[in-house]
Parts: sequence; structure tokens; C-alpha cells
Amino acid sequence: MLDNFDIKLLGEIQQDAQTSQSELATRVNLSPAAVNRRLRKMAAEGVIDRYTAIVAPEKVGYPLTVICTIEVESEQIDVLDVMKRSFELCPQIQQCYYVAGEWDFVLIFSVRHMDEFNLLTRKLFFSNDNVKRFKTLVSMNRVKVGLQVPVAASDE
Amino acid sequence: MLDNFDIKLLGEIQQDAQTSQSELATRVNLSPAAVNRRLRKMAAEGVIDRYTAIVAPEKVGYPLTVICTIEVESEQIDVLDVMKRSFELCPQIQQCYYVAGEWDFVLIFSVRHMDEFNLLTRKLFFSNDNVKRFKTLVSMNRVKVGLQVPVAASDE
DNA sequence: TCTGAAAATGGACCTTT
DNA sequence: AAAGGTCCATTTTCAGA
Repeated sequence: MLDNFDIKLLGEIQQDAQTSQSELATRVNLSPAAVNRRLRKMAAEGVIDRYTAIVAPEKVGYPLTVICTIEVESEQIDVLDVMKRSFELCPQIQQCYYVAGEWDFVLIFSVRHMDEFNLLTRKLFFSNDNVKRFKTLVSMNRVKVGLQVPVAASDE
Repeated sequence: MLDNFDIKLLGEIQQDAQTSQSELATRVNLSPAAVNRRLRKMAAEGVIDRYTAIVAPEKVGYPLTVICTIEVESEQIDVLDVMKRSFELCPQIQQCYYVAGEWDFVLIFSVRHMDEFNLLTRKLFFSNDNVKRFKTLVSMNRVKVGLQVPVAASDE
């Protein structure tokens, strides 16, 4: 189980994964070795999924973020699995959620321009019989972006 | 400007930010010092926004991902800015996009349970006159999650 | 590109609860 | 046992020649 030390560590490394273990140690009041052990353990257990660099899309030629909602025809497991796979494999799809509500999927795309998005639309949606309808929202402003889980120490 | 070496480096560190610079060097065919310089430069320029650890929400008591779309009453700049600010400050909101299309905002929440979400809903939406309507989609499956920009070397 | 100093990581080992 | 601390070897980073 996770204690407050772990929770604090997770908070820190979600904000900045480059903080050194000795710096983390002073911040959470542990020895560097203990920090090392805890990080290592959480990584092994999958609590820490992975470490990553967040790239500014507009600085590398991908200024467009597009969000799609999709409704499917059939919710048969094997048909859905094929769809999910095709979304997973598409590098321009950053995120894919299978949801309950008015829609079945929510997708977030990172693309160079609208033409690229339209092309993907053709490949992924129009040529797929199981897509009943979809809607497109174009992001004008990425107000907040991240995957931070709001873990917080229970006391302090 | 970014050349193919930079592009490859970005690809690598988006996948695993812990890859050592010497390992990166062999992968992209550069000296470790050159890799160091390039990473440092891209971080300074903001091409690399930051380094982060991705935490598995379900392993730390945040198993619920909820997606909301919002339509506002007024799109007056100052009113919008206040809304954006309130979303930015809410730790359970991982992502917020200001969009064009049928809706004005798309929000992605990471919460402990539905009660927590309902509470936020009251605070953020019901007590805000500028929220005309909103819709909720509950994620049953986070099929793909990340913020990877699909940078790819132009040849090879 | 190479070399080397400073820093960070992570294991060994002992101590505490 | 389980977890913390100290010490030390190895690896990594990163600046200067």
C-alpha cells in the first residue's frame, strides 16, 4: 500500500520527473536510498506507469488538436476490439476513451493541419462500417494539458 | 530548427524519458555530448515542455475518468478567462480544451468516485451562470492515454 | 569529439521498529 | 520481516579543451 511518503513522491515527480532523488529526499524527509527504493518499487508495481517528456506540439509542427466523439453501430466485443486497435495504432491519436453516455468513443488527435485530420477521418471513420456517426471539435486553446493524478497527502 | 536527430530524440524520450544520454547516442548515431547539448537546447527553447512521471490513476485511488463538454452563455473574453482559470486550478481536471464546434469546452476529470465528480459539477458548473449546459461521458476504458506528439523523422 | 570532474543512481550492509 | 540510514562503487551528466 502507499503511504504519505509515496503520495508526496508521486506529487513531486508528476510535476518534474527530473528532480534528483537526493532533492526529493530532502523534500519528503527521507534518505536518498529510501527514495530510490520507493520509486523503484512503484515503477515495478505499475503505480508509476512510465517516465516521459512532454513535447510542445506547436513547436514541432503539430499545432492542431482535434477532439472527436464517435457513435458505433454495434457494441459487439470483437468489433469494438478491432476499432480500439486501429485507434491505438494511429500515431496521431494521443488519447482514446471508450465511454458511456451519448457517445461511445472520445478521441484526441494531434495533427499538422486539417488536411491530415480529414485524411485520417476517411481512413478511420468513413471506411469503417461500424462508425454510425461522429462529431468534431477543434481546439482553439489547450487551456490545460497533462495526465496528472491529483494524489495528495492525507495529512501534514 | 529541428533536424532529424532532434526528431528522433524527441521520439525516444517521449517513449521513455529515463533512457540515458549515452544509450540515446547509440540509437540516433551521435556522441553522448551532442545528445546532451541537443536535449538541453530543446528544453531551453520549450520544445521539450517538461519531464513527468505518468501515474496509473486506478492504482492510487482515482479509478474514474470523466469527460465533460460545456456550452457557455457568453463568450466575452473576461468571462471566459475566469472560467478557464477555475478549470486550471481544479486539480481533478487533467485537461481542458477551449474548442470550436457544438461545444465550447472539453474537460477531462480524474476522480475517486462519482460523488466527487458530482461535487465538482456543483462547484464548477451549477454555481456558474455562464454555463448554459453540459454533458457527461464516463470512461469505461482508457484505451490509449498519452500526450505524445507523433513526430517522425522525414526520411530513413 | 574526447576527457574528466561533479553529481546521481543504486547496491551492500547494518540498525531500528 | 520490513523499512530506514550510511557508505561506496558504478554510471551518468555536462562543461572545457
